[in-house]
Amino acid sequence: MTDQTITACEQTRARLLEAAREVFSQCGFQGATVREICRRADANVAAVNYHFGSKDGLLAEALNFAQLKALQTENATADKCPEKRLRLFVHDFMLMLLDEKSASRQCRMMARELADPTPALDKIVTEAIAPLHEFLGRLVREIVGSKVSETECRRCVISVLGQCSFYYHSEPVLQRLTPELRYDRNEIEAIAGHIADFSLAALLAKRNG
Amino acid sequence: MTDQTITACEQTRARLLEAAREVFSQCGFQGATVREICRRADANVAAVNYHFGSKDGLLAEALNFAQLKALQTENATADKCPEKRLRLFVHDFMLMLLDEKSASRQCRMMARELADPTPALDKIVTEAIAPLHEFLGRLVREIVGSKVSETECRRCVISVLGQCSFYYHSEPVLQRLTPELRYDRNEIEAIAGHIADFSLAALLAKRNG
Amino acid sequence: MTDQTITACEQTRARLLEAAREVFSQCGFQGATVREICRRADANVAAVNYHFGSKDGLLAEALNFAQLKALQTENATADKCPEKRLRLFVHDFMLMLLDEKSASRQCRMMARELADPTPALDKIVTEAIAPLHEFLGRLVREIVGSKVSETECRRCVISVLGQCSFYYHSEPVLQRLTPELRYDRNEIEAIAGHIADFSLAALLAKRNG
Amino acid sequence: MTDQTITACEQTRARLLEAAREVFSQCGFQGATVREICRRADANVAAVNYHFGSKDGLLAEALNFAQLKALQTENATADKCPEKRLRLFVHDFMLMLLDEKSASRQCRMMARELADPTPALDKIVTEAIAPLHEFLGRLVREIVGSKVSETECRRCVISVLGQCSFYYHSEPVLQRLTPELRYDRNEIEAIAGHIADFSLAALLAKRNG
DNA sequence: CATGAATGAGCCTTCATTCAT
DNA sequence: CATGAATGAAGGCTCATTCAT
Repeated sequence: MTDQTITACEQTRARLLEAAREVFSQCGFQGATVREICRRADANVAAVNYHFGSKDGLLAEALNFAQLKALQTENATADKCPEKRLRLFVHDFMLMLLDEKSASRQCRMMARELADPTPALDKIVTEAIAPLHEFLGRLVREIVGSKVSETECRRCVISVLGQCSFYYHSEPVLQRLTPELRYDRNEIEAIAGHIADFSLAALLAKRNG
Repeated sequence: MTDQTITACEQTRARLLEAAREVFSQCGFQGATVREICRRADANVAAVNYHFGSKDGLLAEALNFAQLKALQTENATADKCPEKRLRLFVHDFMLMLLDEKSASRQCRMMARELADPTPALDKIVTEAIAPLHEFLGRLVREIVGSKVSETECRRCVISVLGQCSFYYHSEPVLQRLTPELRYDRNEIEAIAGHIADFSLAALLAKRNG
Repeated sequence: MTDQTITACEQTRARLLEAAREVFSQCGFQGATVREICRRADANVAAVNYHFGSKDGLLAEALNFAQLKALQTENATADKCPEKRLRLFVHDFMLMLLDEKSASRQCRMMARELADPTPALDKIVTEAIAPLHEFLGRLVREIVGSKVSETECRRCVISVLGQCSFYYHSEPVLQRLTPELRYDRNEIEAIAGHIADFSLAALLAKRNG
Repeated sequence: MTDQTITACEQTRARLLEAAREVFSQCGFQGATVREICRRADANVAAVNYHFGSKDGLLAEALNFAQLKALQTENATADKCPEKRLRLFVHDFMLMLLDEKSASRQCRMMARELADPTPALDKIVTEAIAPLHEFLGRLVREIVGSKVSETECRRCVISVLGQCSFYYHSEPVLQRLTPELRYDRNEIEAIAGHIADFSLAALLAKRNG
């Protein structure tokens, strides 16, 4: 019975977290309502405060960077040249960001929240974004060589991430500009290919320049 | 007397618009409250509805694409090669987006709203973003030549804009990553230089590839 | 110039009164807004308060029982038997209440306000309704003769007025019950005929009973 | 514990409904404020929205036609001649409308709202008024026989209801005309008797005419 | 332990009215 | 004298949160 209770309780927690990821990533933190999250999780209105203390607490717990980290680890251990690894990273990152079928809407929240800083931003930056920038910084460094300054290297990282995230956070705009746009797997991979080509051309020019 | 009245009224309107641009660009449309806007404009709570009909109406009026359009016009009529005009565009665009002293925090709202679509988004897209993409599309076409497909051309435009807007809408994140970052004129111009270099290298590679 | 000013001023007053009668009779006192009245009168928002002190004051002035009084006077001096005069009264009264083309939406306000007592109700009762009841009381008395008690006579008056006003103040309900219902002149006269028949049959029964 | 909770909740609901009936019937739908209703029900301002979704929803729930329907059912199954059943109907209907002690101020709202159509009007008409008209239509038909047209039959129903409802919705006016008027049980029954006499005389005349 | 009920602050908006000109 | 601008109280409603059970 105790086990059952705990299980039920933990199931509720899990459903709340899943629902929170859904709603936060669709509506943003401000736009999301505790009621909607609880409704989708089939839980009581008070459940969020009961389990996570507050809406903020729920966000902090809901953030889950597992897939993003896995992506980096896989990439770092891939037995490939840096150029191909950048291409792979962009591919995986874009799939994570844009693919509706991706198991991890989880990280999309991340991008969604950037425009609307919340108390959770520090956590996001420390746990996910800073390591991501560092990871990409190392990868870029491998590509451009040692002649390029650290500052410039950082800016290259931003150039890559800027291209990627634009497709995610400007989706409503891009949909209006090209109404036939659909982020199916083919389209996502084509976009990723473009970003990789575009970025690698620029990075190689830097190395050679 | 009449003149004075008109002036007073228009001053209130102007104060409301200025306050609205401030608050909208800081908090987004949802996060902004009419009360806060009126407080900053030193106006009554009802002033917004009196002058603009609604919060939506205020946003619609607050959006002012004059500077963005001027930037494009100047650029299109500049007697320069396309590469230099792209460089000029990025420079002007980044100054508009990032320079605190820029007379137009106005357009910054634009980017701010993209993450949180409102009824005003259609207006923004139609009046400002679509023309901007078309303008950049022509410029990119001039650079890459006729061998590159239209789709790829559009993606190049997005690559340029993605890099630019990332600095604006991810400002809170970037500040946390590099706390010493200040968007003074030198920094902005250095960033713009990087984006132009990065993008031109990629575009020229496309032309030659 | 003074004359002109006075004229303009009085024209505005007149337009306001006319608009007020329109709006009050359509929306009731509470539902009517000063702004809408001023809009229809093509006058300033402040005009109502300027000319009539307040919304209440406007209602008090807008009430105009001229047509209702004229109707009674005409009726009283008609050279007809009481039965025909009752029939005539019902006919004229229903036209006044229901005919859209009637020059006097004016009095319709009266009925409209009865459900929603305002400070103006005393005026309405004293100036219009009490005289109307007295007038009808005399007419009914002529028909039923002297055997019927005064109380019963008053109730007969109410029976007649109740039938008439129901068509006016329950119009939205009756429209829903019989959607094809239109208050054109033929329909109004048919209704008036029914009410007169119904009432006269009852009154004659009282006289003979 | 559960029972108590349910009871507490239902008590709040009941208090809100009771207060709503009071305030709606005194002030009309527009004039009534959620705050006043909650104040009288000793509940929070948000209670109405919590329990009924909106002010409209509260009205929809507050309307309770049980007594009105019971009245018709009783009447239809009474083992009496149509004339006596009409007399009985008028008697019961007037008691329902006018008796302060009647458990159902509930239905009085009905008449009150008719002058000020709201989204709830459709519900009122469909659920209460249309059946009432049909019921009375059948009763009138039994009295007048088959020679009278359907249209005329409907007008007779309106004549009866018009007389009845006038006493309710013109109460403020009638009070001013005859200040000594009190709707005690005797008075109500006398009025009902008058209306029944008046109407039956007219209906019998139609049958014989 | 978990919940449905209740809370009150705050949202945008509407309104009759006032005031400076 | 007449007006457009401005006012502030109040409206219905939403929300994250708390509380009694």
